[in-house]
Amino acid sequence: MAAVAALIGDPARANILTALLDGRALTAKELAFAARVSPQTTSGHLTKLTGAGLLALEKQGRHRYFRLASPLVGQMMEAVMAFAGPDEQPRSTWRGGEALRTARTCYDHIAGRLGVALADVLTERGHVALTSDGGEVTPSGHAFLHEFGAEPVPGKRVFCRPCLDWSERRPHIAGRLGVALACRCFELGWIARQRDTRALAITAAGQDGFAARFGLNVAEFGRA
Amino acid sequence: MAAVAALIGDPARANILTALLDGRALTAKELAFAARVSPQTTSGHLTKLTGAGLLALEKQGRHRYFRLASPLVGQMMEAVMAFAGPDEQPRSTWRGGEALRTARTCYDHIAGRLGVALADVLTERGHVALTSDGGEVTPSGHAFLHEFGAEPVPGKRVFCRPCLDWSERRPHIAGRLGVALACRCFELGWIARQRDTRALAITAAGQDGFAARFGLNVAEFGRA
DNA sequence: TACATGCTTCGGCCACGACCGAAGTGTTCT
DNA sequence: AGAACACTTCGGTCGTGGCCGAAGCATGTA
Repeated sequence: MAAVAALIGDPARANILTALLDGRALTAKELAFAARVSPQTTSGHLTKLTGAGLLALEKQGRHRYFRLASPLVGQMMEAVMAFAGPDEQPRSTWRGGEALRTARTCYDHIAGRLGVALADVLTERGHVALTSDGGEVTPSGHAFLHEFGAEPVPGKRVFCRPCLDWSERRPHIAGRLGVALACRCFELGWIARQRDTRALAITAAGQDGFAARFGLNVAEFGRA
Repeated sequence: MAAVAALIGDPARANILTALLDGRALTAKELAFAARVSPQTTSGHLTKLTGAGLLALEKQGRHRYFRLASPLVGQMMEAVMAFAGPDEQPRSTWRGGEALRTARTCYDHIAGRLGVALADVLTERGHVALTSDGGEVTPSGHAFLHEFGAEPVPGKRVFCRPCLDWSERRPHIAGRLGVALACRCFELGWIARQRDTRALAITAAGQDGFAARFGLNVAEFGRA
């Protein structure tokens, strides 16, 4: 336990893990950049992290791709962030923080102001009921999701789990429902991943779509 | 983030936090014993932990009681344990581990074999539906809980949250429902806290009670 | 074949921090 | 008042571990 926490406890390694938090696989070089240390040092860290089972490795040609070994790792990281907040990246007057707060991926679902706003709308309309402990989808919610095309994979009964947002300090929707919502939004081209950041771009189609279907004025998220 | 993880990452501090995981408040001396380091060293660790907001301090005469500052801290610890498992305590052929696996408190609810077994029974009987993401109580469950005297406090809608058990690797019941169940069991004298450990004692009344109301043969938990 | 690229291993430097003994402060008990 | 107790602060030692330069393997490309 202490050993794993100590691994996360090093700033360079914390940067590496944070960079992988959206579920993507990155090369050692990219991670060195994210960690802000030399490739040699990064290599050592990556060896330790994979050795401890935090990261999984996939070789591809002369590249080595690393990703989080399991969702458990992401949940662990988010739990720490929920208490501590993310590390400050002392870049030159870092504007990325603002973008991250607007919308970002949180392992496999949408977080940030957009994520929180979606949760709020769905709650207001009586589609889902969220509490600090869990959540459930109402019949009207099932109908809405079906029509929206974001039906979670069937099987077990509960679809969503609130995930405490470190920037907004309020829950957003994770779990199977969170995944389905995010997937559908990608599919519709409303949001798009960006290079080297977990921040999500909201497209023009997204501006219209979120307004029409969810009554959200996403332009507002940018300011504030 | 990294700073907080680094705090948990030291073995002595991890021991301290683990000792406080059941929600009790302990003195600096007791924590020094739990951490297996000298009182001087412990004092330093406690200063850091309280300074970072992980622990809360309450002075009482010449004693200083420390406890986890918020449930968020406990959740963070449990999330790390869910991935890493607890630290091995290299005591002389440590039998406490077995007791901990039988039944223990997990911040405010019941974990270990007893906790998992309770979750299983309630699921089998259709009283609750648990998934990896959340859970809910059925009408028959509400009736059963009412009759058992463990009605969760009213208000929000969802009562229970599955909490991954590091010893059993299966979920047990946390959340408001978990609290209510644990409280009722303490009230009935079925389980009792013990000194210097999170392990729970199952009383004779508990043996009968868990058998009569839940169909559990708790004697079995001891072996295996 | 020669060269570039991606990544790792080796070696040595350096700093941070965990640790305890001794001494100091404050509280309770008799 | 004096002793016992709970805890902290100070001072100094020591080990662990992060870091990078240089060199060493691979795997691609000209």
